[in-house]
Amino acid sequence: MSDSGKSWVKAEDVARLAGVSRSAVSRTFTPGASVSAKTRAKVMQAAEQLGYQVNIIARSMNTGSSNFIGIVTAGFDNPFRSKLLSPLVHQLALHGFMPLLMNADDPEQLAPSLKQLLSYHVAGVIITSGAPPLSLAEEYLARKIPVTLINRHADLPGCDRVASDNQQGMQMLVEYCRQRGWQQVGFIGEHPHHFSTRERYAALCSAGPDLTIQPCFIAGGGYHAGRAASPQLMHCQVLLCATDMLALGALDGLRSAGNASALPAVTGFDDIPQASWDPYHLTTIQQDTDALAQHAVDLLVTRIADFALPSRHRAVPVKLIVRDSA
Amino acid sequence: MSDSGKSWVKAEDVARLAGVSRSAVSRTFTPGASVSAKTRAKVMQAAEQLGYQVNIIARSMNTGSSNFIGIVTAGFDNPFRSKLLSPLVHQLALHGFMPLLMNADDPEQLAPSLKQLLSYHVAGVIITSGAPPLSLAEEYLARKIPVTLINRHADLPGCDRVASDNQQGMQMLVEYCRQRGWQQVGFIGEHPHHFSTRERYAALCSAGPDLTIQPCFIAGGGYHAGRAASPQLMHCQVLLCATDMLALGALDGLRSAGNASALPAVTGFDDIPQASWDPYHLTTIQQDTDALAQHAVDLLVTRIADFALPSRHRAVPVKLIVRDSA
DNA sequence: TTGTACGCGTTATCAC
DNA sequence: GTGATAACGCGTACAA
Repeated sequence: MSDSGKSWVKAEDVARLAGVSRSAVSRTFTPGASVSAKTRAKVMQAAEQLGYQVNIIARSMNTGSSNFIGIVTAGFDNPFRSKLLSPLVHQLALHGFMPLLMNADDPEQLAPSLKQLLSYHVAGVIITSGAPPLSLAEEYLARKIPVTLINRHADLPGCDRVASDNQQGMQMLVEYCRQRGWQQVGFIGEHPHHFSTRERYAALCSAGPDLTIQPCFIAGGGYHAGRAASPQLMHCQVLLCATDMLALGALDGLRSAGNASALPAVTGFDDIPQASWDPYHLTTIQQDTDALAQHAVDLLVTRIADFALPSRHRAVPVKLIVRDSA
Repeated sequence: MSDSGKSWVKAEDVARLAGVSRSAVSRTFTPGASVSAKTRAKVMQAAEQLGYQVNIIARSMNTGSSNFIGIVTAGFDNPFRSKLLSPLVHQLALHGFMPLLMNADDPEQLAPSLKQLLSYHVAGVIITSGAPPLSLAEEYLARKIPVTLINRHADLPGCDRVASDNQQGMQMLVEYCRQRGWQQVGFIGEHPHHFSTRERYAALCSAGPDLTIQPCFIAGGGYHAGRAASPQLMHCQVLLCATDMLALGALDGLRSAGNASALPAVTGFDDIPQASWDPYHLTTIQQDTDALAQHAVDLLVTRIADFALPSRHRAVPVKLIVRDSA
């Protein structure tokens, strides 16, 4: 890609300056190597002086492994996913991995992009997007590249996943509804093939068999979807929304359509920053993004060490955040 | 990092199956090479059959260049920055570059992280964060690694930058204020050393010398900062905020502190998705994130081709979005 | 512990 | 147009 650039400091340069062999330099920068303290000191000083950095590209090539991790995600406009990105990158860095970012927004371009990821010999892949076809994950698994899914379902052997405990979250909400004496509940979700929607709806149904549940599935899953959906459920006592974005839209939809005195209560799921803003004060279920990220990376790291591990699933506990919206 | 894995399909395998030499395979996958149509066909078919992908790591090592681009950013919780990430990744992909994501949230860990980026022999770096010290950019430039800044100031020779036209945006707002007959204007910004705050404030001052401007700088720059700041400017006719996040908080701060009948108008800057939500309907200046990303990548690509280029700066036009908040 | 020699997968160079 | 061969920078057996 680039041309000129040139003149990187290499191990040989350091070796010459330090008066040692090139392998001594290599060993100094290899975690589990045996170098005398004296040699190491000489090398380190020379390296410092020259500003030497190990060329990870070259290292990767001869070890046959890389420390690249593909992060494939979609919809950075979704605050929850953005929120997840930070701890994910942080955790990966802690383990010495470098994230390669793949945007899955454009389904057309997704397949070739994921293929391309193979060119980089990624050590693993984290999929955090709701939509992309799972068949692509199989492609990685077939090549023994570990795949970890976040808030996503999969039956693929050798594929790990971590998700917030939707069951627990919905149970908390149902319990809360019972305390308030609400029986007529509406549910707003994205298309049922969407993982979080499907799982949360199922959890709601199983947790509240005594409730009258009216579901409403609406395409898009964002603020505007929620806003358009809620007026249809005006008669409910409470609206349980699959995500905060839907819930915030739902609140605004209700306000614009009904008279303020008798609006349904509204709850969300995620606890994005906007949920706590004045106009909303959304009662919601908080996902622990730090824990999600930590588990995701841990699952990935352990499977990189041993690909033959059985599929694992971890459910991350959630927390009920009671605010004014319900 | 990983161990077992192994068994990648390499050029030699393809060559053997296709009955040609390794070089033929290499040429087939090298854009500007000369291969006969017949050979190319044989190679392509064999490659397809084996699922061969060029090993970019090895290619990078040989050519001495990489197609990695470091994206260093901070605060994914800022919707504007998240919004910028999508087109950025997209544009890079269009040029065959792979983004390495660096989180600059933790200033302690930033320096070592950026150093580490050198290990990957990145072809260039895009800095989109407001805060990180510019001295780090110098480190890259010293090694002839192109650096492009987005919405950030810099005097470094050889460093390109692209930014929304803050001057134009503020002029539009001032003009709008004049039409409305507002003379008492408040300004809410982050700390003055923050680029967008400083530049937008300066633009405001120079565009509206006839106005009475009362600035208020408040740490943090998010929703809560704006919310805390606005009540102090209750007496103004309009509050010009340096960012949408500040503006949304400011609106809520005003509402909670004053009587609804006589609140100042409020404007923002960015046009994040939340600005159009019902409770806000924020009048704001829209940044063209697609254009910002496109220019940033273009600047980077051209400088990668020729590092000796003079420093360039591009201002991206903005657009006034009039809603109800002003 | 240290240095030498070789291989990782690819592209560039050079004969053919 | 095609095929051998030499790099690219580094890790690591192997011998010293």
